[in-house]
Amino acid sequence: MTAPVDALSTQYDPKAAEAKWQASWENSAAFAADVNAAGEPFCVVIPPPNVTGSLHMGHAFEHSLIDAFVRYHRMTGRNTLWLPGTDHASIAVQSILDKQLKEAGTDRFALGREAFLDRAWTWKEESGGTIVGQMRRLGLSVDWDRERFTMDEGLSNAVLEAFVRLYEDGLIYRGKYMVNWCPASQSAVSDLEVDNKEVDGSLWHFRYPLTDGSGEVIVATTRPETMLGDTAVAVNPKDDRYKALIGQTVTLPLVGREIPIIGDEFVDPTFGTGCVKVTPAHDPNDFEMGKRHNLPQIEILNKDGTVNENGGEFCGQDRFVARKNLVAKMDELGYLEKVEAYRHSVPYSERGKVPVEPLLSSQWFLQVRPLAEKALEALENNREPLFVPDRWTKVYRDWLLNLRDWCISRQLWWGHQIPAWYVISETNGQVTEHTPFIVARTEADALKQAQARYGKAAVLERDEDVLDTWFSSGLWPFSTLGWPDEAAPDFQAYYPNTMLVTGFDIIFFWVARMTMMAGYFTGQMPFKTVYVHGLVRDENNQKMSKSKGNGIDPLLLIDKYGTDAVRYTLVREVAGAGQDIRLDYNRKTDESVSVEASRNFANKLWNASRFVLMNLAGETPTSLGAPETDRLELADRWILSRFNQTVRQTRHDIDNYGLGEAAKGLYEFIWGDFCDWYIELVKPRLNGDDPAARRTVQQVLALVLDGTLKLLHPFMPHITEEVWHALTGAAADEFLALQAYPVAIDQAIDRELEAQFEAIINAIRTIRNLRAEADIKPSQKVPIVLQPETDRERTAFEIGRAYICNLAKVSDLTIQGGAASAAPTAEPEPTLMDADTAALLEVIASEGLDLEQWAWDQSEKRRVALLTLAMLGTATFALYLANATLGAIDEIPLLPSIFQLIGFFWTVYHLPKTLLFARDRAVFANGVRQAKLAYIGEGNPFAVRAYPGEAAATAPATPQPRQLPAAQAPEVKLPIDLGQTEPEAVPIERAMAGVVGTTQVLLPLVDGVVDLAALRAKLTKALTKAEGEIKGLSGRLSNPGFVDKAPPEVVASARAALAEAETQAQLLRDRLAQLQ
RNA sequence: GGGCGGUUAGCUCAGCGGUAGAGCUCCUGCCUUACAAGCAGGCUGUCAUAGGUUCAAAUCCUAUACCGCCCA
Repeated sequence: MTAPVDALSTQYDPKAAEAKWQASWENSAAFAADVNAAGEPFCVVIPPPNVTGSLHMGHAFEHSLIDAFVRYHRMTGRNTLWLPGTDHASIAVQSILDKQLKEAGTDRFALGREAFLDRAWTWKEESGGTIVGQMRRLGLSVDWDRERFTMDEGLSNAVLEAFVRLYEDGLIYRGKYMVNWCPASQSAVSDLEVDNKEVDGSLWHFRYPLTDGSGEVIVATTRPETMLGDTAVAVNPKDDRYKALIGQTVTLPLVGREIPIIGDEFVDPTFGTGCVKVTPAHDPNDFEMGKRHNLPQIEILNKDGTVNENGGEFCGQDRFVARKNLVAKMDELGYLEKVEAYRHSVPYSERGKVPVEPLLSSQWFLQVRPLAEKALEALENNREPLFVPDRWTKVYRDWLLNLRDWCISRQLWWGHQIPAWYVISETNGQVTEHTPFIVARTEADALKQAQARYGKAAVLERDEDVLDTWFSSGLWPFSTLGWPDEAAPDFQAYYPNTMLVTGFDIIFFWVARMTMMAGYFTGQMPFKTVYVHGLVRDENNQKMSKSKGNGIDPLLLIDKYGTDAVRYTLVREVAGAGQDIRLDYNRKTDESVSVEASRNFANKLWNASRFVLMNLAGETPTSLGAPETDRLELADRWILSRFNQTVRQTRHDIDNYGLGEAAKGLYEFIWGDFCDWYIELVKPRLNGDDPAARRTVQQVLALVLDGTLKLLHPFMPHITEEVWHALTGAAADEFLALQAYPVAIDQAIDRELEAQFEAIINAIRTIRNLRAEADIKPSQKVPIVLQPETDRERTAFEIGRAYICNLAKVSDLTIQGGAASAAPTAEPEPTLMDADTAALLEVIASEGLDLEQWAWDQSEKRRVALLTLAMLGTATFALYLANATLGAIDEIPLLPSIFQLIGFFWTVYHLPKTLLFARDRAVFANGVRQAKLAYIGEGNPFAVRAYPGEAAATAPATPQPRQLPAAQAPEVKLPIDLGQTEPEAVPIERAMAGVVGTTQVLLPLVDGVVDLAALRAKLTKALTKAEGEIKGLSGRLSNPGFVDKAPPEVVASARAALAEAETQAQLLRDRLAQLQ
């Protein structure tokens, strides 16, 4: 249980709440998956972070996305497993350790394999610990009991099994091929671990003399030192310049070797001279060409990048030193034709950060074609996996189509050692290229096989190399679930995974390898959907990277703003999937404006919740129960409609992978609808003395807050859990995280009602705007006149009368006009009477109403309020009287409900006393008039109408014909007219005017004068806008093409918009005319 | 060279056939007992350019420019 409500701080403190719930979730094993649980399985495995230090913002982003999906699906009733873990990252970890050793003045060879691996495991424990600690700080709803590491026993077993099976199926082979050799890490790397960088280099042109002395050819190269290994010169056979030379030989300068001139289609005649040197042992293309032409492969480099004994005088020199020396020598001997500046791309080792050296090496390869075929089949036939967004499908497919065999061995120690044993007894105790080997699951097994084949004296030595890290990562979606034991409960229940969430940069590395491995070993794709997210970029739109040092530590932001704020920021930034997001950040202060905004949002929720809790008087959503439908008033029905709408939209968004959209929608609902409007609107009922009304509000507040917390939980898990416990009083081992996600109640969604409410909100905004422009203090109440043109608007304002008065600080609201055809018998709904009105009626009933007395009363509030009521009542009476006189009862307009009530009451009370005789009427009118003057000055806001010809209206019961279609309302006249023969002039400078929809909003001013110029400018601007709309709309509507071809509803809405714009424009023009 | 994404308010980005929105910033006024991490109000746009399709284009098509990524 949480602290008493009034003890809650006005600011949300994320630290305590986060630590509490993180511990609580974990200690209760709240997210432990149960294979026997009900519900359709929903399984996600974490893309295992490398144990190379700590998590960065990209991880925080990815994990926030996954956790949102996972929490959502768990709450919708799926049997959910989110499996956490880490990856051993061979090259990365080993290079960290190598660096440490180098700093300590030693190296791994001095240390020995075993001791080195001990260090590696120690490192893994530390780094892995840091990482899972960070995952906990993020509040991930993972199943910690199932945490995995790529080198733990089960997974290592899976790797072993996979390797042996692939080998036995003939897909793994050992061979001497061109590999990307990284001299820095002294290991082969895969094609994917090579970055091609554009560099400014040179193009050297060398003369190679023809052996027969008849001339020379000029070859161009970017890597002159490799000429030491040249075994041919190639030209394009279609190249007329050179085709006659094919078959001749040249003598290689410096080396003296006689090498052939060959013709090969591969040669680009436009490159350099169109004549290229061929070095099969040191260039991938030349390697292929060499195979085509049976050229010898002459290696000239050692594994460390120095020139070997085939390099003659350059032997022992580093490749770049040798390059310089060789060029100088060639120049000296006259073989250097020229040197051009040349920009070209050079392959760099992603890890070693040095140029990769293509060289021949004995490595283990996996023939991927058959695996890729299975993956392609699944894609073509079943659309599996389904990429979100779809465009990545093409990238994935193209890659699968253009695969080359995968070099899976690495000359490293940290990783899964290849399960191959050389029978060194067959090659004099040495491992050579010809040493036979045995692939087996165990050394004992290997020995048995070796002895069977090579005799009892067979001596084995295990291959030193380890497997590429991605080999084990490729098995991750099923090795973590118990594979190769396919009967394992986890495998049975949770395989294939439901979705994979990862970055696009890893589609080739990882996604494709998982699909290939899974297709081969499990016969199905490892996951149904791949959700591909973008990168987190820094404040300068730069990709965050270690080498640039521009990473942002998520924990720094979490410490400052809270986990929920960070998570919400990251998720909210996502629009659709796959788009990069940019994280605002100030490196000097470690502050982020956008995370701060999310923190503020959390705080808003916190305070709104505090408000609700304070007003529930200790009750809970359960104890309060659901509100009775017939007790709900407009605001209640509106918020329930909006809430259910939000439920529907949020579910729809998440179901369609629109996390950002869902997050934004909730922000708008919570801050806008719930806080800004609903809470403000229910305050009078909460503070009033109608217990039934209060209870209804309490019920709605509790209901909506409870549901909202559930909706938001996947995005802000901690604060919602914290508030939910305070709200419901749930036991410490019950969790919001395990509650059912709200389901939209369609019947509660009422578009019509929302539109009505929208009109009220707009009226309130317009009034507030007028107030602000008139520079009226926020605390001061003002009278307002609304003159709606349509029945629809009028009805909305009637219903929302109390809301308008309350939120726009209106002392008395006059609603004039609207359609006369509305039912005159409409009763005001009791629930719509606001507190002020009720109180006033009570005053009137208990004290009696002496208008003259009240008019001179100095009590400001009462005087104003009651005077106005009285005036309105008089107006009403006048209407009744006039109508009665004319016998036009049927034409009595639907009067504002309050007019009716007060008017009727007042009429009955005062008719005999005051108005029966003309003399009395005159006295009364004069009194009212003076009171009015005292209050609002000379202006007569209630008579200010914007319609032409209206000023001439003298008889209240004979309304002037209107120019505008909707106008049929009889004029509501002031009592003043009863005693006067001339209508009063309208001093326009005493009222502010605005337009909302087709309603004119008038704010009469008590003191001060309207800034006419400003008002004119405002009205002119609005008019310009309205006229622009009219022009556009009427243009469209007068176009027969539009009317004929556009959908009828579009035409209808254009017509409606035109009518509204024309009404607005007319109102504004009249108003402006009066200002001239 | 091939492919993909982007170009909308000062900033970050939505919108993707029916005539432009949000958050942040900025300006003004408010300490109104849920919240100053707040409330109310306000300002801001040749929707990169040029053509085309359409009754109608920020939205679809074709080019171009610029930014960024991937592959070779």
